[in-house]
Amino acid sequence: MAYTYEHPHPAVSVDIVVFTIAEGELKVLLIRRDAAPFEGSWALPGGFVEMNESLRRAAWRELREETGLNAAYLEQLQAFGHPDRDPRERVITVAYVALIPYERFDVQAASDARDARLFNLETLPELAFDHPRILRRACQRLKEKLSDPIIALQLVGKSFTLSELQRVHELILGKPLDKRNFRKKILAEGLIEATGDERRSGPHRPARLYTVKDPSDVPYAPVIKRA
Amino acid sequence: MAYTYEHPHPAVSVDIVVFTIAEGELKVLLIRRDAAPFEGSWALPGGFVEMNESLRRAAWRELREETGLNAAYLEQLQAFGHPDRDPRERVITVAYVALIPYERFDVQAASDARDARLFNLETLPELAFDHPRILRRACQRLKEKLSDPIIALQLVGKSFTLSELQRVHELILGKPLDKRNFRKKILAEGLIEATGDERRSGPHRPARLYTVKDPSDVPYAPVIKRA
DNA sequence: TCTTAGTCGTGTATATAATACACGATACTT
DNA sequence: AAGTATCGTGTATTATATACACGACTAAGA
Repeated sequence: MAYTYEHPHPAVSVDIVVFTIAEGELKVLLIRRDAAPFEGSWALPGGFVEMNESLRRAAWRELREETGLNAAYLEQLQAFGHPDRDPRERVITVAYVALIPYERFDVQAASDARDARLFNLETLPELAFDHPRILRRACQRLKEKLSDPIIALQLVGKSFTLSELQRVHELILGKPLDKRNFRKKILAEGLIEATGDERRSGPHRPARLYTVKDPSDVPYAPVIKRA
Repeated sequence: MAYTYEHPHPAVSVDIVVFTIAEGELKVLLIRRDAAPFEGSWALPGGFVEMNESLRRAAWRELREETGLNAAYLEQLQAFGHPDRDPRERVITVAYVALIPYERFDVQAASDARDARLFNLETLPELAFDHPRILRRACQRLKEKLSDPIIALQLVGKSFTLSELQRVHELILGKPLDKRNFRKKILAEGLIEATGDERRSGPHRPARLYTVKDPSDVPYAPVIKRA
């Protein structure tokens, strides 16, 4: 089937920068391309927008199809449209940032679809297209938005220690934070509370567990309306 | 001439939200549509992206073509792509925000191309497409970015009084600011300096004029590379 | 059972930034 | 000379951000 237009139309795709915290590091999800161009190299998950779906929904669908992941937090980053960013034809892509806590990171489903892997930001492979640029912007945006407390909460599990949460902030900012000041600020926000349980993880005093007070503040389920 | 693709492609357009300060008010530039759909109603200036130009350049070109204006400050807002936002066909639009000081606002050129007018944000006409939504987001973004001092500086002339600059902030924020605190903060930023001249405008003490210290901080000329 | 190692949890003092607030100075008009 | 309208200025208070150290608690091993 062929589609004909009076004027030339670019193709429109979405690409998703998926961040998660694994092995105590901030990681990004990449998939290995199984077709030209850039066959065999790594790329952000993504694909073409279908004609009857919104951009956001396309991002959500592509992420699910390519990796099996269900993104609760999915925010538009920006559109990238340099004329030669794809060697095949003119492709304008709308980039999204997704945040997924590692405990909801179903690697089974991810590896099922394609060769998908989490990469440390310091040891990235060669990336296809202008994906290095998109990824840099995504990291920048993540930093800028960190003042919104729900960002970091999206990257920890349902219950977490304050040290874990602090580590998330430190990884995103790329610098260490003071423990007492961090706790003072986070607790002053009033979004989280101690569960009463503790986590023990070594030859030292156990850490108190915290959780989000009002789950509607930090949705863990995707908020996507049916098309 | 017809263009054929194997898969359906959406059209891609750019729309520009042009802000300026005129008559002591924050205004947005709209043009009257001279063709269907929404013929006769008002809309954001914009048009389709050509195949060999970047999104940013398309925004710059369309603004120039439709209004004769040369945007120095032109920032991508976000992409809007709901499937039914255009009744003709699927059109994904990338919205930009432009800031143009009124002294560079060449109304001659603007009215030349089409019926173009500045509107107060409180007295808007009916807008075409999803332009009300785009405009709301643009206002929101403008507020968020106001902490960057160059935003307000883009909306005053080459030389300006501190009261003028304060008024720009007040219009964007929609609330009055304290004069002394405002001056303290602005001058602490170190971006502007008194020219030595004064502006006299009524039966009262004249105001000192200020100007940007380093013009490269606040470019008044468009920074667009040739394609 | 005692020592050791390692993270957990906590408070105070200081510096910086944001806010609240009032009045004399100056130019023009009448 | 009096009236009026904006211009320009400083201090006190509050809130926020930063700097900084040590006892509490658990597990492991001697």
